[in-house]
Amino acid sequence: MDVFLPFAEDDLRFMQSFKTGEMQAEPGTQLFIEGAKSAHLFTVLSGMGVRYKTLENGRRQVIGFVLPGDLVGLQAGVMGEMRHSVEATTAMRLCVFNRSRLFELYQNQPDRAFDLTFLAAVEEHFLGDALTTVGQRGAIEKIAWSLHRFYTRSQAVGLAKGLRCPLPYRQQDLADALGLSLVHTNKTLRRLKDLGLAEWSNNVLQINDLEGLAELGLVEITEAVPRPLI
Amino acid sequence: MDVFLPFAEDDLRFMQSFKTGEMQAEPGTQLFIEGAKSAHLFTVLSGMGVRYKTLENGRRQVIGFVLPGDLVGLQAGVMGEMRHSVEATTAMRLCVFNRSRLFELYQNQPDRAFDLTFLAAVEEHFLGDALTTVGQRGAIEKIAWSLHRFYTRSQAVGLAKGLRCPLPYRQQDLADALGLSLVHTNKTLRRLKDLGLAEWSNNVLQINDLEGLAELGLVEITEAVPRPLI
DNA sequence: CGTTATTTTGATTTCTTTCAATCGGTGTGG
DNA sequence: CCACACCGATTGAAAGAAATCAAAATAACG
Repeated sequence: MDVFLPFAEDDLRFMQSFKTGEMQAEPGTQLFIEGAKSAHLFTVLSGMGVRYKTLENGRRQVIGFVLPGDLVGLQAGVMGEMRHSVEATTAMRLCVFNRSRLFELYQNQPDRAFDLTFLAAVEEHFLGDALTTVGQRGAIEKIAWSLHRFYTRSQAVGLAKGLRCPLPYRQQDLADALGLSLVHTNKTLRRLKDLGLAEWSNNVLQINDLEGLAELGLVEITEAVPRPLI
Repeated sequence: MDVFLPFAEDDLRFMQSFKTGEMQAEPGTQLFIEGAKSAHLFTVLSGMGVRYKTLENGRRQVIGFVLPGDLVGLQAGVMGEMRHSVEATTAMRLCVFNRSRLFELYQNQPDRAFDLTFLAAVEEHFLGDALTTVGQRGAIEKIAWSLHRFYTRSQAVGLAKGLRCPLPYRQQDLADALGLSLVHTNKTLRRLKDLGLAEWSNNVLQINDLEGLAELGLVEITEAVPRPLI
């Protein structure tokens, strides 16, 4: 299911020149590798992925899940290189932009430039939320929070159908995102299912009690963050 | 100890008009309150603070420590409101900017605007690191990592004297930053001291073995991030 | 259908938190 | 100068949460 991006008419010509092309990524493809320089940034048209960091001791922290509409690689765009990796979980279709043109954009499209900063700020906000969850919530709260959040995001980009949305990750991915062990994640997931709150199988997340999930996950009542413009 | 900001000659006039004034904040002052709108952004000239989020259940996650040279409030600047609070820990001297002028800056100073995005990206990178630490490292690694990082940052802004630097926080603040209990933080700090790695008392951090600290904290060998330009 | 990857369980160990006090400074008022 | 209140640091003991270990059950796949 594709997402259509709200380009303003005026910007279309410039953006099209900024856009280098489209790209297809198969599952498992490394879009970015931590520490590597990259000449491109991407906007996700369809498919899903993960951002993550790897530690010297082999452990992995999933920084976030990548959904359609997301911009990936801004860090590489402005800092020269990525400080985390990004991998395609499912097949993905990407809109490719040229890093070298980024500064042009700042000179010719101040409002687009502003949008980029905005996106970075939103990303920062999301990371703050994640940090808070990982740092301060217990296992069941973490899982509840993450499922609630994922469903809400899916809904925002039109991927949810009723109370169901695709969730094409492995439990290990969720565990690595929340700082839990696989086993404990599994058991907690089961507990959530037994409580009649949510159920995840066959890459599909089924919400049974959104209210209860939000309550358990101590989800903040946050008005929807405006959609990214690029 | 003040930090001098590297304004380019050319930009001086504009930046000065952008700058609204200076401000003094006493310890305990709330610079920003989560969810509140704000008309200003600040650059820290001197003093230290904390960024944090508060949960419904009363727990607190410290998102980061604010040092001289830092820009705070960018989120409010571009998103309209802050998603976390910022509090002065010591007395602080701040350079105040006007939020309403922010968009002007994007139109007249593309390179300054780029710097802002850059800063946001750096912030995102730091948060990713913190998330990784909180999610994947054990207590002693967390503490080692955080002390190492704090010392390194202090050094970068010229606050360190030899192997010592000011660390005017409470153990509770560190605990809340790392997702540990106060008690455990205390015990772990002691362990670190017994290992001859680092010692923290009277608001001063004394590093005894930077190497060992880095090793234990699994600190990545990351080249210094270029200093912010604003 | 055999092989591999992911999910699920149970038992056990390790790490953290919680609870309950004590200790040490600091500031105040007498 | 001392009694008293207060706050942060420190300890010990006990309870609790999550990780690790080991293995079985399922699902996915060529």
